[in-house]
Amino acid sequence: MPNQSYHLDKIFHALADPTRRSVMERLCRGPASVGELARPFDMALPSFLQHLKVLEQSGLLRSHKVGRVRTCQMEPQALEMTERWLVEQRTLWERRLDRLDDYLIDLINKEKEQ
Amino acid sequence: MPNQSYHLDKIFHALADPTRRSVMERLCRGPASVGELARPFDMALPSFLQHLKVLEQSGLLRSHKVGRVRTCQMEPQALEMTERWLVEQRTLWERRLDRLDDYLIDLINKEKEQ
DNA sequence: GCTATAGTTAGCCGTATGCCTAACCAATCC
DNA sequence: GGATTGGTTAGGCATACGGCTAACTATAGC
Repeated sequence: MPNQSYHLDKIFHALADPTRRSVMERLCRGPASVGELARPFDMALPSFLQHLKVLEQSGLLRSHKVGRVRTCQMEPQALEMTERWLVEQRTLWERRLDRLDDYLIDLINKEKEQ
Repeated sequence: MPNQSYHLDKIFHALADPTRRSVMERLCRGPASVGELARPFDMALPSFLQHLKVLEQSGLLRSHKVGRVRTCQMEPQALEMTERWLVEQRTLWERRLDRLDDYLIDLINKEKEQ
């Protein structure tokens, strides 16, 4: 059931690991092969591959294989969705603070009237 | 070692669960007690408490106890940090696309000159 | 065709996660 | 002060996660 929430689960989970975030940061600078991506990390290739799989299943990364080399690239749309959620939460919160503000101002004004 | 990256680990991990995101969504509408937060979920209280602990350790949630009731509220600053990371990634990506654009335009212009 | 290169699959292992129940404080309420 | 309410701790259990090695497949290069 790939609904919205499930998708966010995957994306946030994917980003909750420094190796995977690092890969995404690298991919911002352009596509790269698996080996190229793996090089900076002190980790066996199969372990690293699993990280790539997590990223790919979250939709943050796309890849295609040509010959024997698989090239990966970022899928920025997935980031956008996540960003939207975060911004929405913060906005709701701020709106609430505004309402609280209004409420308090109202209260103070009523105090004055008495 | 609570460095920047470690912090992001915690926050993204905290948000990678629908129950915890739901709690945050609720908290956008204002503070609430543990019991109040737990009510919508079909889950034993101790299980739910663990989710709250994860949120609190990530810095997304603050709480204080008065008498026997613990009140929780959102800490929007933690969200901001996460948002910054996401926006930065996307921005870098877009900047890259722009550079690629420039490069291609350049290439086309040189083609024309020949 | 043989060898080196780039990735992949299978399977193991310890720790973390997410759920539960049962038992336990500690304020309130009557 | 005894019962109720709101939350907490302890401990158990199944599954997921993140790492590893070893063995394998498939392309590229000579």
